[in-house]
Amino acid sequence: MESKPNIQDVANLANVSIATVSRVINNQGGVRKVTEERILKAIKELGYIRSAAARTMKLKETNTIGVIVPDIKNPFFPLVMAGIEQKAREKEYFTILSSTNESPKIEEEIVKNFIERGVDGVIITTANENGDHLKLLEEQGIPVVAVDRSIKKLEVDTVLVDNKKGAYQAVQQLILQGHEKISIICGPLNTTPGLERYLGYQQALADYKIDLDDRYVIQGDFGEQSGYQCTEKLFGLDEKPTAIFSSNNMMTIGCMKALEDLNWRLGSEVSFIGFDDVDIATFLNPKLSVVARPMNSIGEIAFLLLHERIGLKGNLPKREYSLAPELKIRQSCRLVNQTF
Amino acid sequence: MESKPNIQDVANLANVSIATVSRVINNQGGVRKVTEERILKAIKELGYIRSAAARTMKLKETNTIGVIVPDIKNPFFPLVMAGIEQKAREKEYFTILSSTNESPKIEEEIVKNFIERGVDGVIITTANENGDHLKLLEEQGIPVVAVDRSIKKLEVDTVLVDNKKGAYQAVQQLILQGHEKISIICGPLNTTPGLERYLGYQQALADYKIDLDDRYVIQGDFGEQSGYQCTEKLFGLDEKPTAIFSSNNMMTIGCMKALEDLNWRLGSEVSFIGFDDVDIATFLNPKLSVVARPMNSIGEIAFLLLHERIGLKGNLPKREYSLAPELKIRQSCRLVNQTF
DNA sequence: TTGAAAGCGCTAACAA
DNA sequence: TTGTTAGCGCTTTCAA
Repeated sequence: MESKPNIQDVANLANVSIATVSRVINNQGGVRKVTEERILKAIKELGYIRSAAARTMKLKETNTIGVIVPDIKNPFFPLVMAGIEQKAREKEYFTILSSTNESPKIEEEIVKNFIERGVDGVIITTANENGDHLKLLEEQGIPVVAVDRSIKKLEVDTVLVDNKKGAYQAVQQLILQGHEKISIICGPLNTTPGLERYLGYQQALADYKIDLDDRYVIQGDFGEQSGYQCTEKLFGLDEKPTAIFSSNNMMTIGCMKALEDLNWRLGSEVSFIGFDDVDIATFLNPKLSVVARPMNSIGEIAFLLLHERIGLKGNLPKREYSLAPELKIRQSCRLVNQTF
Repeated sequence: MESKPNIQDVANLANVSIATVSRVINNQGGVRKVTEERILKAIKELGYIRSAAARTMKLKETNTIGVIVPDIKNPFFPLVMAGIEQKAREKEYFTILSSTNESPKIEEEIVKNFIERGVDGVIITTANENGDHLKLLEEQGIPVVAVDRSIKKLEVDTVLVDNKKGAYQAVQQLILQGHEKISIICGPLNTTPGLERYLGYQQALADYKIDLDDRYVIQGDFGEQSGYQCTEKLFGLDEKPTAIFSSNNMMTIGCMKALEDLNWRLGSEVSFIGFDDVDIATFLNPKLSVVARPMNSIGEIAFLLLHERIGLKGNLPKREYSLAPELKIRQSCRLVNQTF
């Protein structure tokens, strides 16, 4: 085939008008059986595939949703993505994914590009919760669902896990085992998960009348490297913590690497709970206790919320969906009196 | 803003013709400074964003490439994807990603959808190496680059790792340590990586005059579950293997879980090397030896090859790029006489 | 430096 | 049951 055939080519070959071809392509009925077959044959013969661009121009809808994540290499997001895709496919929606690398600038480009492409909706874990750069979406009337991180300046549906509760439970568990010198490796406090997990930590300490010690609150950036470095810092403290709570999966991995390199013995010398389950959790010795999140459900719910909005075009109130995390106690947290 | 503004709205507001607006949007010059500013102001005021659909219709290019992977949950692919995206962004290309779940049927739908959308090229790890369903792409003159798995019925550029060599080195290592009862957990033999890794295994045994024992050749499907089950089967053998080579990352994880559940002691009772590095590798005790692949480079090269083709439209000969894997020897393979 | 107008491939309203 | 035709929003040629 030389250049791509269009609907006119099909019509010519089948000896009908383009309107009739269109009817067949879109299964609208009202076409005589024989005619339809002739058209189908022509389509096959030419290898005709309709142009989404032309179609979009008429219909103003693409049946496509855009997904924006900050770091495709963080396994959390592919898992959420899988949930989104699954539901999307059921509703005959198509999904396109882009990763911002945590850069608000790239995120803005992607948003603009998604709008150009006419996505019907966007699911986003933003690199900048402030949300100014997302105003564009609002202006265009494109529904947005925020996942994992909320968006300040935008009234959008949000799917979160109860971060505070998850962190609270983890720290509570450590406290109940007798720990008092409990450190938190924080995520960025200008992100929802970073802040809320810190708040959970704080709350747990307060509820059990343990003074918050600034030396034990240490600032990471959700990256593996920073988990490593934070752990090193904690190890360098005169009075080392007896327990560590890590605010996300990547930092947990970095933390584990550091523990090993520092020969700081997990479980016996330092108890540990991390936010988010990780592959390595059950392979470590002792096995890692974690706060687990239902990634697949998060994705599914995000799509469902978005889909409702796309259907309506009207004004649903802003909805917030909060899923319960699950504390999985394995072996990496020990009674403190077993520590020495 | 009520409904999306178009180029005409901008032209009206700025009191010029749409042609002039178009010139400004596309930085074509030849517009008086003041006029340009007026137009820019109008664009900002209206929040105008040009329609990709309309643009594509005229230009027949989208500056978009499609990426198709079989399983977005396998960390290998996000890593490759990161390499692709990085290079793509440099060349101002945009990337859309879809996952087939290893279903050729879904893959076909995605391909069709990508064509409808007018992607300028496709990078694919196909769920069906036969490739009949990809003929469409060829017919439409859309360049394709195959990654990790080649495509039989299509003349396309391919980026592979030297699977056979990687497997060979792994098995050789085991042999040199004195192992003779070496098992392979195969991937599907109708896939390039599945087959080639098996061939490497076979070759190594042959070169070292070790008879291939069918009981030790066991068939998995690249999934975690199957890694688990295969390991169970091996454990059930009267004469257990003293070493296992696993053909991919997910099966390696399943295998490790099984080893633990079976209390089959890694390193001491059974040596192990896996294809593909995994997060858990360095956390296991002993640490896992693996054949590692340069995922990021694979992605980068795939995009570069594709980009060349998109530029040319002409007939480059089919190219095959084979990257060298790296055998990372850690601790999970031991001299066989240390085994007992 | 600017504008008028054709046409990209499609859908759908209207006509036959 | 089928065909004619008007746009959708844009780029680009040609003319002014």
